[in-house]
Amino acid sequence: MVKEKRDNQTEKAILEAADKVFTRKGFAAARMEDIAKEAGINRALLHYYFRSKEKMFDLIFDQRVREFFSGLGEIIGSEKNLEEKIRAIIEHEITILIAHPYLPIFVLQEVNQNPQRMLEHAQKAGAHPSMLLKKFSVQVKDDIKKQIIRPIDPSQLLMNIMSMAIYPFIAKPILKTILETDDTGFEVVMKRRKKEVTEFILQALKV
Amino acid sequence: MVKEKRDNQTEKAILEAADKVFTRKGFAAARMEDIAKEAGINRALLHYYFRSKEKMFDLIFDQRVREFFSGLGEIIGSEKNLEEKIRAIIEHEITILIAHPYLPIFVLQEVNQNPQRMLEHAQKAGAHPSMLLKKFSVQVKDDIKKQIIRPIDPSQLLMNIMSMAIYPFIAKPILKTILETDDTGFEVVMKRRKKEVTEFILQALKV
DNA sequence: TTTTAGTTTAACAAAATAGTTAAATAAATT
DNA sequence: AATTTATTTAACTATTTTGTTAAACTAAAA
Repeated sequence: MVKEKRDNQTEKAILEAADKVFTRKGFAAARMEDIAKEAGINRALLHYYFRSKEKMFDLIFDQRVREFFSGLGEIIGSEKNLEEKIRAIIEHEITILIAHPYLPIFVLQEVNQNPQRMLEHAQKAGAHPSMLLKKFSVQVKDDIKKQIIRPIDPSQLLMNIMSMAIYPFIAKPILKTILETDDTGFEVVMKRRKKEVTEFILQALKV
Repeated sequence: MVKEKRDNQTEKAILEAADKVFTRKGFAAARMEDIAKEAGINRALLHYYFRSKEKMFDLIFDQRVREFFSGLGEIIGSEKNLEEKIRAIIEHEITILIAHPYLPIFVLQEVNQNPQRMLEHAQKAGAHPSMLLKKFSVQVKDDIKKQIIRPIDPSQLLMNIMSMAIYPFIAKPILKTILETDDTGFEVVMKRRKKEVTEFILQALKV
C-alpha cells in the first residue's frame, strides 16, 4: 500500500535496465553499476528496490524464459493442422526474436550454466516439456500414415523447425559479417526468412 | 630451451583444464581456482605458467574459434558438387560437435560479448568470411539455373544448413528434457541426425 | 506547512577474485 | 651428490564487486 502511492516508474526503469544488461552480458559479466547507470540512478537505489543481484536476476530470467517458450505450447496444443502449425511457429518465433534478438543466447547460456533451474521453473509452471513433443509426435505420425507428409522422425522435425527459427539470432554477429550487413539489414533478412524457412520445411515434408 | 628440458605435461594439463572450465562457464564466470583444481594443481602454478586469466583465455578462445570454423572453408572451397558439399558439411559439423558439445555456446556467447575480437581474428587468419558465402552462392545459383535444385536464396540455405547442424548442441539441456534422455541418448540422436538432416535438406531442394 | 516517500551522496564493510612473493619441498638432471 | 627445475604452501597485496548505512536533500502528498 505504501509503495504504490507514487508512480512506480523507477522500479520499471530498473527492471528495464536490468533486463538490458543481464540479457546482453549474462549474469556473471553483468555489473550492478552497469544496471544503475543504464537506469539513470545509483547503486544504493538498486538495493533499496531489490535486495540483491540474484533477486533481480531471478525476476528477469523467469520473464525471459517464459517469453522464450511463449506461444509454442499454445500453437502445438491448438486445433490447427500440421502445415498451419509449422507456419504459426515460424511466424511467431521469428517475430519475437526480431523484437528481442538477445533472448535465445541469454536463456540458453544461463540454462547451460544451470540446467537444474530450468527443470524447477518448468515444474513450477506446471509445464511438462516432453508433453510438447508427445502431442506434436502424434500429429506428425498421423499425417505420415495419411500420406500427407513423407516419413520423418517427429523429434528431428521439431528440432529442424526450432533450429532454423532460432539459430540465426544466436549467430547474429557472425552472420552480420558474412552477409556484410548491419542491424537493420539483418532484420530485413530475418523478415524474409519467415517465408523462406516455412517453404523450405513444407517442401522437405512433401511425399 | 630451458622449458623444454622436462616433459610439458603440466602445461598440457593446465591448458586442458582451462579449456574445460572456460568452455563450460565462459570467461566471466570462470575462476582461476576452478582451473587449478581441474588441473590438479594450485593457483600459484597457473600464474607461473601463464601470466594472467586474459592470456590463458586468449589461447583457448583462438583454438576454439578455429575449431568451430574448421573444415567449412575447405569443404565450400572444394571441387565437390552441391549435394556432396551439403553431405560433407553436415557430417563434419555434427561429428565435431558430438566430440565438443560445448563449442558453439562458448564461441557464440563470447562473440556476442565482443564481436570486435571475431573480426580481428578473421583478418589475422587471412579469412574473409563473406567470401565463403560468395563462393557458395555462385554454386547454388548455378545449380538453380541448371534446374538441379529449386530456386532458393543461397544465404538462407546456408543459414538453414548451419542452423540444423549446430543449434541442437546449444539447446542440449532443453532437448535432453524434452526427449527425456541423458548424455549418451542425446549422442545417439545426434548421430542419427546426420542422415536425417541431410535428407531433409536435399528433399527441400528438389525441383 | 508538515510529513512522508524517493533519491543522492559518500563513506564504508564484506566478500570474492586475481595476482605476487618468499620460502620450503620434491623431483628430475647433470 | 650437487644442481637445477617444478611444485606447494601460505601469506599477502591489489582490485573489483556486492551490499550496507547514515545523513542530507528533493519533491510530492497530506
